[in-house]
Amino acid sequence: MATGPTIRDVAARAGTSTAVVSYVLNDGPRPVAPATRARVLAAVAELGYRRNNLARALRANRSSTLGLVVPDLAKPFFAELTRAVEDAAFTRGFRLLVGSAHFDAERENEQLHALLDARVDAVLLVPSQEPKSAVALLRRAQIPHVLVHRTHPDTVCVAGDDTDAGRQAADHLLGHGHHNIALLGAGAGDDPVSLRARGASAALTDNDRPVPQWAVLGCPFPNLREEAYRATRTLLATRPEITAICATTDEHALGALRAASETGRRVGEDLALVSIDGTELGAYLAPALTAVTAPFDTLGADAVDAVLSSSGVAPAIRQHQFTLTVRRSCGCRS
Amino acid sequence: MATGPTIRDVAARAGTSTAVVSYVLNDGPRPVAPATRARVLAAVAELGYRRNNLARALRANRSSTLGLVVPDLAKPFFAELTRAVEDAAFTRGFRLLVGSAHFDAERENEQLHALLDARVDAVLLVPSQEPKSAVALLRRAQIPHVLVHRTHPDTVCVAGDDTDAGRQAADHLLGHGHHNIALLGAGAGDDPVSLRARGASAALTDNDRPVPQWAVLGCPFPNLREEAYRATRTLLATRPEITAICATTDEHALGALRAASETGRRVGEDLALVSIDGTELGAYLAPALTAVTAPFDTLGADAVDAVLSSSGVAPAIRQHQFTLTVRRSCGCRS
DNA sequence: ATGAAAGCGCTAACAG
DNA sequence: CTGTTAGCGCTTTCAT
Repeated sequence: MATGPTIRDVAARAGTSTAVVSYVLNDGPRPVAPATRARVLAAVAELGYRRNNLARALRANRSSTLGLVVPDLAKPFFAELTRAVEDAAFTRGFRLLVGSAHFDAERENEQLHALLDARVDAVLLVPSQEPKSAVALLRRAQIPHVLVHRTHPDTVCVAGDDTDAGRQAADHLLGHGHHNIALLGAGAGDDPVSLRARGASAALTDNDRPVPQWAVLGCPFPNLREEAYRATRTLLATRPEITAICATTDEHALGALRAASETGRRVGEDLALVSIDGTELGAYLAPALTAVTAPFDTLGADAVDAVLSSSGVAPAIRQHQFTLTVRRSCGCRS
Repeated sequence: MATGPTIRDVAARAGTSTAVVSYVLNDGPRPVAPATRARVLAAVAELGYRRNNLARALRANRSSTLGLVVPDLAKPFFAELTRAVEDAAFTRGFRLLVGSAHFDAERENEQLHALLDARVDAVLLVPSQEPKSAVALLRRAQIPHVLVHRTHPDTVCVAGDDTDAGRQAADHLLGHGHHNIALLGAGAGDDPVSLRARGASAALTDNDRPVPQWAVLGCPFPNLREEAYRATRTLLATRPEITAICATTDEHALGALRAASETGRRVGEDLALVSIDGTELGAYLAPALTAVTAPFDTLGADAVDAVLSSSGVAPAIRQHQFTLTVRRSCGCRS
């Protein structure tokens, strides 16, 4: 790969010094006479000069590159989040280095180290597991970072209001008059699925419709679809009184949809389904999925903004609201 | 961000020179005495030294970073391809910079320039449009590159055998005894959709089942799902003799599935559907999608391998085979 | 087998 | 307002 013209070549052609060229290129930190600036710009154009960002990064100790690690780049939720982050980064003049952790703590750790070694300016992490050790690593490295989607008390986090999302989902089902609602997803932790499940549970209980224990279905990561499918098959076979399902993620909903279809239940007709996530996928399922939708773009943008201004910011959860997207699976006839 | 210990610190602590430390760290290019090596390694461990890859990259003129630009990071097909590429890159010790082009030529161009400016070692491009100008740009920049998924005669390309994929899809439908098969997706270009459509068309014609012109539905990018949905609605309403649909991508299939569902046709029962792509999504649709599946991992791995060994390699299409994944939408009762 | 030193391309302090 | 110059941290020649 030919290295191309350097700032030196530009300076020579413009009959000035490298310092001035640098000032022009960066609009500072020193002023440059209009005439000189014009000559520099002309030289840049004529030579087709492009700055070597590696050198710039080394010198300035900032690379204009952000790092993002997600559990799985191909899962719709993370894919949409990644797109949002990339978009926000690009808009702000940053590049994005991505890594997939395969839902594996060890791999996540390696990805994080790869990013640190690459000297990214900041890292955004969508944790695959309980993020304690990852947060410790990031703190030790003294690198600006944010947790996205999943939180931890020791650092800055950008997340949806998962508890409220759970409530919204349950409330919608309640509004349809359902009495026997099952919950797909469960947990006692502070991960999104647990939070959503507890939020939904609370809404149900508040309305005198507490979910019996057998109707709360835990589905371990990362095989959400498959687990949800199995759980729903069993549920539908053993508990015919269930008329509605609240899925804590679109992945769960996908599994439930398949189970319902295979057992002859018509979702949107004799079985209501509301999901949480709201990935693009939902709009084209049959029936189209009613979902409590995460603000992907807002999450991505806020995560980038947070991490770029996070010099010494105190740990906090920057929380964003979900919005209900009504489609067909809940039984609404729009 | 504290910069941490440098190679100089390590050298000092090990009582040797920076050159030797470098030799140890890189296993070459010069040999180092076992005792010295041990001292260096000890110093590295004690100081928690981590090499500054920015400096290394500047000096060595290679960044161990690959760049990937795709039309849309969040679309399942590209998301799975991205995961495969990231995986292959990671395995080979490379980092991955990604960019989403939003199916826009201008944005694709900017993303490409961003990668060049970042001094990536090579770029992998999944073109959003006819790649002529992108290829020209890459050639001019003299940077190793591959086109993935879509081809161009002037450069190295890694792609599936789309024509054959079209044939496979059509053949499977033919095997089910269908006479009136519609084709979702069309085109005269050498993009995957056109190739698949023509492959399917050819298979049908070869078997004396040529598709009437009205049964070939063009669906312009990037709104494949929506376009396919509309086209299928119309088709189903006006041509009841159609008993099978061959979708050229899973996106098309998603739209068709929804249209079928809304008009009361039961896919897998009174309407057969075969798709091409085979994203993970298909397994959990209702009914599960029979699809001619792209070898995502192979494509990703081969693309990375190709671009890493592409010093002076002649333009060529490295073609990979699709495999049929039989599920329910075609009417098979497994 | 090892050390000293040059320099990758850039930015910014220092000196006019 | 502009030129000269010292490095950023690393790899690698050139000496020993």
